[in-house]
Amino acid sequence: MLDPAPSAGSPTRAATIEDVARHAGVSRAAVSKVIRDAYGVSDRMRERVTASIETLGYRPRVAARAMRGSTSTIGVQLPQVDNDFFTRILTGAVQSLRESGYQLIIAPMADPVSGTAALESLYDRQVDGIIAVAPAVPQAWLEGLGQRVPLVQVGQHDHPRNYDVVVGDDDEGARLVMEHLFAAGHTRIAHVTNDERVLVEPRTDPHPRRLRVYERLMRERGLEPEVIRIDPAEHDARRTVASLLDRAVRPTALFAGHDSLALSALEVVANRGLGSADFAVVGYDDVPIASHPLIGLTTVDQDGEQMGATAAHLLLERIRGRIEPERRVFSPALRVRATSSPPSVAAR
Amino acid sequence: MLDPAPSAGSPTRAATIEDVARHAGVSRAAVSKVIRDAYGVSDRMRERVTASIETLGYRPRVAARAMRGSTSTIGVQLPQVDNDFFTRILTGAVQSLRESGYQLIIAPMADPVSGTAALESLYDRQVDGIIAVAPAVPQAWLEGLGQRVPLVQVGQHDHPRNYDVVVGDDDEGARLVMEHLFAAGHTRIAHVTNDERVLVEPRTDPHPRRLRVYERLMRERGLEPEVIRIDPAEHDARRTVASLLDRAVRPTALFAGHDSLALSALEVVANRGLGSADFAVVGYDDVPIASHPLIGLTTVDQDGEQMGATAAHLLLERIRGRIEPERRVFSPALRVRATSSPPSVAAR
DNA sequence: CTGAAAGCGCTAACAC
DNA sequence: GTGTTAGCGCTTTCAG
Repeated sequence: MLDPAPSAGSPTRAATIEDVARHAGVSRAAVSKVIRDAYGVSDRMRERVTASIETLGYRPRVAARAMRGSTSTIGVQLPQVDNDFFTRILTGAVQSLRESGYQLIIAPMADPVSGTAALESLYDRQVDGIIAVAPAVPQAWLEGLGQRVPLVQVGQHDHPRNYDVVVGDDDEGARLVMEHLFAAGHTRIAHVTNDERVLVEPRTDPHPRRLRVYERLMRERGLEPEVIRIDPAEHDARRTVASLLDRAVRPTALFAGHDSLALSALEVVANRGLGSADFAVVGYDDVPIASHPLIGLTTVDQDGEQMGATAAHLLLERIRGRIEPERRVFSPALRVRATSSPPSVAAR
Repeated sequence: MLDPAPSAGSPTRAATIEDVARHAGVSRAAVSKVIRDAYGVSDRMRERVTASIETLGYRPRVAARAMRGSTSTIGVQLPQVDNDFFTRILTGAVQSLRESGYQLIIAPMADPVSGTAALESLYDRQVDGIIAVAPAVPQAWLEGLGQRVPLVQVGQHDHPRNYDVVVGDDDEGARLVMEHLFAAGHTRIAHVTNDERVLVEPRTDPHPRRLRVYERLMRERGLEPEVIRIDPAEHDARRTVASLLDRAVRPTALFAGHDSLALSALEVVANRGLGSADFAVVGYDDVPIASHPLIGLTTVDQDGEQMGATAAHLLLERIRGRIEPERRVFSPALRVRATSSPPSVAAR
């Protein structure tokens, strides 16, 4: 496959199936059958053709194949490549597709805020199916896409008709966090979350859900919610968290909408020489570094790998013809670590 | 673009350029010109065609275009999606290509050890150019690929004829690390690195280079090198590092071949209740988490984003016709942080 | 079991 | 300015 040097020197245009056929002295159809392992080729012919393919360094063009049938490729749309939770999902999908015969290609969202471009690009490439991770597009638009190509959406609380959904139970996750903090004796608990203005579909996004559970549970205990919103574009949650610590009466705990925010918060806390007894921090997602003993971030494990693997699995079913939408809701698990101590007596 | 619902109900096969032409009452060529913004279309015609495209939800197939000319896409091959240094490179490339008119697709290596598959898959898709990040393939094979498609390789110390190279100065980086440790008074310094058996091209790989500098500088000072190799497949550097700490006479410092190994080492150290005065750790790459105050990993910054951006830039040049190979060597910078204290008197 | 030929959707000459 | 047409490389009937 793709031999070191073609006939060295000339800028030889790449070999086509025609070239192989001529070289092997057979018809194009015969070659096609050999490479697709189709029915009806004699052993002798297979050998000859294989040899010619080898010497000519022939590789079938995906584009030409796409014009007749399928591309044997699955596309994954990823909001950010440098987010370790999305990476967990991707890893699960990659592993699950390894033996499937499908090639995986990833289209990164160039613009993390609005994002039809990456999905359109996959569609235009005629991938056989698409896994959309936390897509920032209106649900109606996704329905349209799902009508045209097998589609699985990961991360949003949709109830779609034309695609499948893999999502974590964010209500449950948020509840686990809050009850853990309440049980530890915290009452002044703040919540940092994404700025709602940047959300395309606030109703299905996981972060507003976590927020709402937070607010409800606080109020149920007669406590005043304290919500801080971060504009993801500005990229620096630290200043905002810092301002929280400057308050006259500051919170004793922070429930961060995702681990990246939690890590930023820990940064501020550490830089001030404070510890978890002064200011507890709980995240969401359980990114790999959270379990590092130097970090020890208490957080909610969504099992991203399993979500990715499930998405891949559902997509294959859909490609094979399933039409009815499926929903898989993952139960989260709280990972209690060092950053969520009870408040110190002084802080309380 | 890609409207919510096509003519709802029927499983309408997607519109083609032919359909648009018919709907607008013009020729296929006219439509083609409009969508490519080509010369020679009247305003009135452009309007009509645009309207038809809109109502039919027409999108040009990349595959069909590929059969005539280019695909306007650039492919990136990534060894692992969950490696934060590769992610830095990718981020740089994504940003740099944002306005270029090229779509980016990423092919993850399914098999992290040997890896022609991802590159072949990109080639088969007729991408207009390829960025190969730390490819695990023989150099001769890459030369072959470079003869067929514009190619930039990131991370290996090649001296190629048919592609460009973007690489860090690993000799310099390793020297910075060692002199820093020597200056701090360390003499028993160990080195963890990847198992050489898994390397396809040990001569061009950065890790053996770092290793060799380590060995040379140790010997120059009359010190005995102590090298530990990790099989990346086994994925667990911790046990190996732990065994190092169990020695009767244990090292006071560890130079880790990359940050992931360094973080594993810090895990072991922390779990034993040891600190940097007992066992200093220095990494390589400066992954984002290294600068977190709770980690404070001393490491070598390779400026992955800049490397990725440069790779993208060189690739565009090559796509535009440059033939002579270019090499860009990046000077690394040591980021001194908390994990590299001098040895305590007791440990010394 | 093998070969000839039609056609997938698009672009680029070229003719009008 | 606009339309006609010849392929690009492949798969897939359909005859032989």
